[in-house]
Amino acid sequence: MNKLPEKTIGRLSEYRRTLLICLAKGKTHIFSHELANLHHITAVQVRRDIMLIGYSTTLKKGYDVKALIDVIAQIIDTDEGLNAAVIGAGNLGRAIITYFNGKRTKLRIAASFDVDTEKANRVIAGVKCYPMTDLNKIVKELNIRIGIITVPPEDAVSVAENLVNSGIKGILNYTSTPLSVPQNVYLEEYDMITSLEKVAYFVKQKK
Amino acid sequence: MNKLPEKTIGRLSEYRRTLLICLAKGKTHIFSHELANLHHITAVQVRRDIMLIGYSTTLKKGYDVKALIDVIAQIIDTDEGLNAAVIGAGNLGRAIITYFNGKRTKLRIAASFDVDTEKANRVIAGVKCYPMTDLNKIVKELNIRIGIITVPPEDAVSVAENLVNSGIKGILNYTSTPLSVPQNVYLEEYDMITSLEKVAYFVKQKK
DNA sequence: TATTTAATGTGAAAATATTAACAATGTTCA
DNA sequence: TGAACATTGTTAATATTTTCACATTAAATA
Ligand SMILES: NC(=O)c1ccc[n+]([C@@H]2O[C@H](COP(=O)([O-])OP(=O)(O)OC[C@H]3O[C@@H](n4cnc5c(N)ncnc54)[C@H](O)[C@@H]3O)[C@@H](O)[C@H]2O)c1
Ligand SMILES: NC(=O)c1ccc[n+]([C@@H]2O[C@H](COP(=O)([O-])OP(=O)(O)OC[C@H]3O[C@@H](n4cnc5c(N)ncnc54)[C@H](O)[C@@H]3O)[C@@H](O)[C@H]2O)c1
Repeated sequence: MNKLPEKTIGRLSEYRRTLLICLAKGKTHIFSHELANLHHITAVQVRRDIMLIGYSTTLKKGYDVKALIDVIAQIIDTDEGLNAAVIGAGNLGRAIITYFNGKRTKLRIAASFDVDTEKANRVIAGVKCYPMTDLNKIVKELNIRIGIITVPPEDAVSVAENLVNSGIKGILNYTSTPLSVPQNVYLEEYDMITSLEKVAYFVKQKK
Repeated sequence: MNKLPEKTIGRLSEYRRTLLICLAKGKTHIFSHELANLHHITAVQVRRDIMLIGYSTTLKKGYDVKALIDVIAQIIDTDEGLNAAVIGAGNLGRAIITYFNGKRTKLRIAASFDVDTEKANRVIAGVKCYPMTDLNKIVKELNIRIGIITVPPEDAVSVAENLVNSGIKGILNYTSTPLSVPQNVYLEEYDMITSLEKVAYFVKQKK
């Protein structure tokens, strides 16, 4: 199970989201083609992904929802769980904290940080916001491993440096500023404009 | 130029973002390896993408930033431009509107919609917010082609239906509810949790 | 000017990712 | 029960994406 394709990881996360919804609805089993339809991919793709993670069922009533969730958790989660922090408690930062809160048991947004003294030392969207000057201290105290950057674009580079120096191992960058980090830090970047432009391109093609 | 790989489209959008920053800084030419480094990919990849869109330069001083921006615009943009609307003017909706405003000339967030009567008929983040009951009328009036869904997850399905019925051709779904749309509508979905879980997985691997 | 250097463009190879095809086998129901 | 059916797991084929390797040529330099 050592070398899963990056794409598969992304899909596993998506499957789990769907499976958790099924679980909440009391659905105990799900067919590969059901999962496939919900994710707009083929059933073979789903079966292959599931094969890769080593889960299988002898049943012909589909996969056991609960069991599959557990196997995916084995892949993605760590036993102790991981703590993340949001840097920049503005509109987007708050939306992310609110959204995320309580969604996963092994992944927590444990703190936020902001330079704005109005925000620092308050609880924002249910999570304590610390002043940026406390970054190193709090990252160590709360064992924060992942930083989510939602500061203005011009501050992204310096914030990323601070995060790396504080010992963080993964960064999720939502600003439009491209970042660079050392080899031993994993970086993921997302820009809504790219998503929207993809939609625009395909809308144009369909016309 | 009819069949560009989907991946290339995403990268072209990203290149343009970087090129616009270069332009603003007064940088007139850029090497393939510079673009590559900024985007954490190889220079060959950049050259191949640029080859695919039919741009080339005889110069050995890199690509002409302005010219390349124009070629990418030819691919992604339409002459008249496209209008989008945000459905659900909450935290995320507002963050998106604020972020997007004025970033692109051919892609505009022309309206937002909300059921909350407090929000409807006000200007939120610089864009007028309409009541949901006006959806059909305004979509036609303002020629809105793309809908960005940022309502609570339980409302996503019905909102998507309304959007499709109103004649929209592309949907960008930010809720955690998987949607289904007719063939002639392009759907893009994004869930932050998946991004964060990818980071978590790779942080775990590196340990 | 002649030589060296460094950049692009691209065919071919390699690597990744997806899909087709089908054997194996529970499940359904006549 | 047993034939028909449906679903999984997986190998092989296909398709897509990325990278290699290098010919070509502008630019820099001696
Ligand atoms: N990727 C996307 O899809 C997307 C979408 C929307 C917004 N954005 C980007 O996300 C970022 C945040 O957007 P927003 O609308 O929340 O902005 P905002 O202005 O509401 O919030 C930014 C916050 O960062 C704080 N801040 C400023 N400098 C800081 C620093 N050096 N260290 C710590 N905190 C600092 C501010 O006090 C503020 O609270 C922006 O860069 C925006 O462009 C990205
Ligand atoms: N994909 C992601 O990365 C991501 C991140 C954060 C939040 N989210 C999701 O985005 C959505 C919005 O999050 P938020 O924090 O902005 O929530 P929010 O509660 O602040 O905003 C939701 C808005 O939608 C409005 N609304 C409710 N029902 C509606 C309907 N039927 N039609 C039109 N408008 C309606 C509400 O009045 C409110 O203004 C949620 O589904 C949330 O889970 C996704």
